[in-house]
Amino acid sequence: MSTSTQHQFRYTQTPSKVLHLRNLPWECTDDELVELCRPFGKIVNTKCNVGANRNQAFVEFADLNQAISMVSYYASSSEPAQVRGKTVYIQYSNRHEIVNNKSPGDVPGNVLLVTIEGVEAGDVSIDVIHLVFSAFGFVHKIATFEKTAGFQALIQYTDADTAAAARNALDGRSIPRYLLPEHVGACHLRISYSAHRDLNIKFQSNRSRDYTNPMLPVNHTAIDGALQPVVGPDGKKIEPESNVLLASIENMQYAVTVDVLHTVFSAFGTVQKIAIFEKNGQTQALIQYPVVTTAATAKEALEGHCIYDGGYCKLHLTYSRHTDLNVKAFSDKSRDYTVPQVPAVPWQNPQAGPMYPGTAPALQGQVPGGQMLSWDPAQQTATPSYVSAPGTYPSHTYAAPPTPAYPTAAASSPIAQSNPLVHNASSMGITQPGIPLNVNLQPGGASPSVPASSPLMQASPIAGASPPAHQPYFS
DNA sequence: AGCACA
Repeated sequence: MSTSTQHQFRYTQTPSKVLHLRNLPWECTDDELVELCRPFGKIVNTKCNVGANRNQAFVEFADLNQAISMVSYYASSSEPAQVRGKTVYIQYSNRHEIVNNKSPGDVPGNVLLVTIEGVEAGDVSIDVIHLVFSAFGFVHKIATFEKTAGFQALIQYTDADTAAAARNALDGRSIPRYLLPEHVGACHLRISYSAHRDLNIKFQSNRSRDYTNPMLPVNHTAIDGALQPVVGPDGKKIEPESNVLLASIENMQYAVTVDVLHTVFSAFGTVQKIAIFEKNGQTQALIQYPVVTTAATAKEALEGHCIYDGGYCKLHLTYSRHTDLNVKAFSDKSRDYTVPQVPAVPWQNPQAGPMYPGTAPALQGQVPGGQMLSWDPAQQTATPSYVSAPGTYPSHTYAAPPTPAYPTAAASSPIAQSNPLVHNASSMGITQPGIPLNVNLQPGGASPSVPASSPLMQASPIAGASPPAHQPYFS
């Protein structure tokens, strides 16, 4: 026969219902493979992206004759098999079935396994996850957990098609920044399929939800018992309040010292303790108030605002799981204002050295690094205009200004007494000439809520008064 | 352009 003589090579391999395809375009998809092969029969399995160049694949037909028909067709066809315009070479595979074709995560199902990279469990609330994945269909259930792979979530949809749509759209994408805490960087979603069909959600908790059963009991122990092991806004409303705030400081172009924080947070009540520390390369601070309500007021008022103009040192506030900080009474990273302290004795930072003039109030006077907080009461009282920005910050967002009740030196602190916040609840700005200290009114930083003509902006020490004062800290 | 270990 002419065919046997002309195409002997085609019969050097025993036919198999598994075909080996090569010279595929890079990272050819299952769909493209199926599209090419489906005309010849039912495809029961595929394996893409095989080989060093990931340009080979296997296709397994349900029936041997289907594979034969495909090989035969392209053996005599004037048009070669093509994917994306690239000629694909087809042979019988030397195996007769595709074994272990897919990792379990590649087997489609109605439940997605989502790995949220680059975040801690507390950074992405279950509500945010629900919001993101609800775009593709009704989310039945969500379970989140932490494994070695990181923070993961199981998302249950009605069917595999919905799950696939969500996977195709979101795999490799990121949760929008505006849904995440400020301190979170890039956060990529890695999505595969779970082998689960129906998640067994026992409680509505900060870690799991069953949206098909709103009556499911809320597991408070899961929240309270864990005492909120996470630092981020975990489930927004679910986050238990605390008298201790956790502040993440973003875009810290200028030093944020204990004193600076004390000034800012004292506007809402007595600050008992402060601790500054680094976590994941980010400066964070814990600020302890006597009571939850004060912390809540401060959190509400300061969240998203910047200590300095220009989007510098933006505060992101959550409730800490701590209720009573154990900090050194005096260090450059912590302060305990509840222990009796003698204002007359200047505190000297051994690291920064005694570089402040004697005119500085003892407790507030020094900032490590040499920056001075030189209080001038006359200036304070003479500069109320720029700290008042009516309308930009509703006064009703916090309660009646608390009276600072410092047990010791703080009671006479010029900050507390002259703090415009204490007297004028419409503003949170605290600006000192020469002192990089005003909480501007730009939640989110990017969208200015303060008009350019805002007196606050004009009065910003960054904007004009004394920019060099900040330079020693960095760069 | 020539066979897979997820």
